[in-house]
Formats: sequence, structure tokens, C-alpha cells
Amino acid sequence: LGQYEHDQIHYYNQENINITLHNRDLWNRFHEITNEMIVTKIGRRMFPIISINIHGLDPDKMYTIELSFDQLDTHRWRYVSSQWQPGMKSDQPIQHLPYQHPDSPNYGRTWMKDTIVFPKIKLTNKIDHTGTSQVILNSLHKYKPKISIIDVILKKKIYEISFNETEFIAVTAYQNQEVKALKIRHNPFAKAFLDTENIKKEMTDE
Amino acid sequence: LGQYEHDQIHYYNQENINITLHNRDLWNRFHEITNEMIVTKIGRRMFPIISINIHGLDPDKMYTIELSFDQLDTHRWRYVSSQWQPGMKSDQPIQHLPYQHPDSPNYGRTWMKDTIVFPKIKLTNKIDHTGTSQVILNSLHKYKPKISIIDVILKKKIYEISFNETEFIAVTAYQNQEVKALKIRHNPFAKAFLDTENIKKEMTDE
DNA sequence: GACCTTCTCACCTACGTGTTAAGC
DNA sequence: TCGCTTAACACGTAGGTGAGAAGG
Repeated sequence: LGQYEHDQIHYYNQENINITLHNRDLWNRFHEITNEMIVTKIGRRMFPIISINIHGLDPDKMYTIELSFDQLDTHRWRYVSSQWQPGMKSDQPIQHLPYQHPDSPNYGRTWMKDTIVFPKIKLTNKIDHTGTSQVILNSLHKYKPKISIIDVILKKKIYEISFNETEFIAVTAYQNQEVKALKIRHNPFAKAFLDTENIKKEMTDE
Repeated sequence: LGQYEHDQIHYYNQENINITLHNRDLWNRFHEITNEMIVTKIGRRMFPIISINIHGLDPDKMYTIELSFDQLDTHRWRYVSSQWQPGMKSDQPIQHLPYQHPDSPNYGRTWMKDTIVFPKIKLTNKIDHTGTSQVILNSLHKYKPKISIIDVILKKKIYEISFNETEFIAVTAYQNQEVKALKIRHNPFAKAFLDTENIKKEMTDE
């Protein structure tokens, strides 16, 4: 049902739920190049944005959709000779609360009607940032976003999925020129930087 | 409990619900001067914005908050000699769907935590406007916004309130200079027009 | 003509980008 | 020095204002 073999899914009971990554092509391209994700002190939006479609919910039941970020290892990664390499061990992962989609809680009917997008979530490296839309991550560490569905009445998590294409390394500044170019081409807010040599090169490559 | 004598309240059962108008002072000033509210073809935000505080909900129960607009009479109003006067009878009121607050549905706990604001609602005079944030009104007719609370499980309206200060006459262009001046002073998006004689006059009056 | 509505416009708010230089 | 982070900045997107002319 539109699931890729390498998607990691966990059903907590026998629901027939199905989540697909809506902008999979862009995430694939991101993953192929080098998956750097900017985090800043004041918080930065993700690029690409997490965008999903859900099927198989009960239209009349109430659900909350959450986004959280699993730290994949305890390495501090380094960009050496145009490649990301695992560095020395770091501290334990920072604990962060899941980010609830702002339409939560809502009916299965509502969640299934349109593509669900997370454009407002902000990634930050500042511990004391307490805004509800802020998620705290460790720079130079590897993360994998995870989508969870919570049954509001049962107060239980009933489904979880994560996609390999959405893995990323948090950085405070881009290391790889191609990732930067990808964003400049696809994010309207970066349109001011379209006319540089790097972008033109990247565009002819594709 | 913070209710004014002239607020019109309707309890559908014995709940201890209490809603107060958060920006009552601004609405009072609006009502004293002349209560014109702009409606346009593409939809205009309200000024002032409806802004309320709710108490007495069950923190764990789920509610939907709605805003609707009751047409107060069937007159077509006219601005003559610096005053609004009832004109001839018009057609029957336009039917419009209530506007649901975008955080709906949600827990009583969430609704009571902060002031609830309706900045996104748009007033339009175009029948065929179907955006969910659009509410269709008849220009030159008198309206009174009404806030309703719906119990999500019972699927029943359990409370209704409307405030006299929030009555308004829908117009496609301001007739009264003082209302225009009030908006220019209080709405940041109108800051471009702050330095005119009318505004200065109004400011010294207050 | 009188009254009301619509359209285009300049001018704001609000905020999302990478750049660059400075900081640590 | 080196590697990474921060802050100020110019330059975009996106959208909310009344003004004033044009339309009905």
C-alpha cells in the first residue's frame, strides 16, 4: 500500500493505518546529496518540510499527530574531505518533547482529508528555548524524524513510522554546497540567492 | 463573575461557563464612535478583533468554539448627515455557516489557558466565496457576533453569548472619519496613514 | 447626479533566507 | 590556527492597510 521496504513501521495494535511521505522525491534528492539540516539559536524551519498522507484512520475517532527526532548514534560527526565521518563519542542525547501538529487533536476524517504538513516546526540548538514550536537538537549529531499517532480517548500511541530519506545531520552552517543549492532552488524564501555559479551548476546537473 | 448586565447569554444546560470580552475597552470605544466594519469582495479581517477569555469548562472534555453573525434587523442602513439611519426593508438575511476557531476541537484545558483570538476570520460580501475562513455578510446591514461553545461528544451547543459593544454595520468603505482614525491608530498594518490631520485630531480628543 | 462597490497602488507588518564578519 | 557558532544584514516571500480613481 505505498510503503517502501525500508520504512520503519511499528503498529501497537491491529489498525490498518498507512502513512506515506508526500514529498518523497525531494527527500530522496536531499538524502542522495548530503543530508545537512540547519539548526540555529533562534530556531530554523526544516528543509525539506515533513509532508505526509494518512489513510486507514477511523474518520470519527480523535487523534493527535506528533513529530519527534530520534538521535541515531552518539557520534559527533565531522565534515572532512567533502565527506561526513563519525567522530568521537559525545554526551547522552538531549531529551526533547515531541512536537504536536498544531491541528491536534482532530478527527481521523480531518487528518485524512488533505496532506499533513509541518512547516512551523523550528529546530534549535539552544537548551533554554521553550517555545512550543521549538525542538532542541544537538548540532553535528544524526537524527531521524519519527511520526506518531496517538489515540486521544485511549491516551495511547497506536502507530509509529520513520523514513530513511528523512535522516539528517544537524549543522549550524551548511558544509556541502549541493545541499545549499537544493534549498535555494526549492525554498521561495531563499530566492534572493538564485543567481550564483553553484546554483547554475547544480541545475544543469539535475 | 465579570459579566456585564447587557451581555446576552444563553445556557443550554447547567454549566458554569463564563466568557468575557478580552479587549472590551477597544470595543467600547468602537461602539461609542460609530461601529462600521469593512467587508470586501476578497474578504477583510475584522477590526477590532474578537478576543475572549473562557472559564468554567471541564478541562478534560473536548469543545469546539464557533463565531457566527446574527443580522439584527432587515433594514438597509444609510449614513445621512453624519449619522446612521435605518433605511428601507431589505431581503431576507443571508445564511452563513459559523466560523470555527482553527484550534477546534480542543480540550477545555487548552481553551482556558490563554486568551482566544479570532484574527484570521475574513468578512466578505461575495456570495460565491467558499474559503473556510470567509464569512458572507450583507453590506449596509447590522450584525452582532455570537460566540458558541459546542460539546464535541454530545454534539450539542451548550453555551452562547454576544456582546452589545461588538455590534456593527457592514460597509465597503468607511463613512465615519473617527472609526477610520481609531483603526489607523490601533492596527499596525495601517501605520502608513498615521500622519494625517484626522488622526492627530482624534488622538488629542482621547 | 448620488450612492455604493471595485480595482490598483504605495506603504506598511511579519518573517524566512543565505552571506559575511566577528566571536569563541 | 582551526572548527564551529553567533549576530547583523540585505533581500526575498506573504499578506494586511487606506487612498483614490474608476465602475455600476
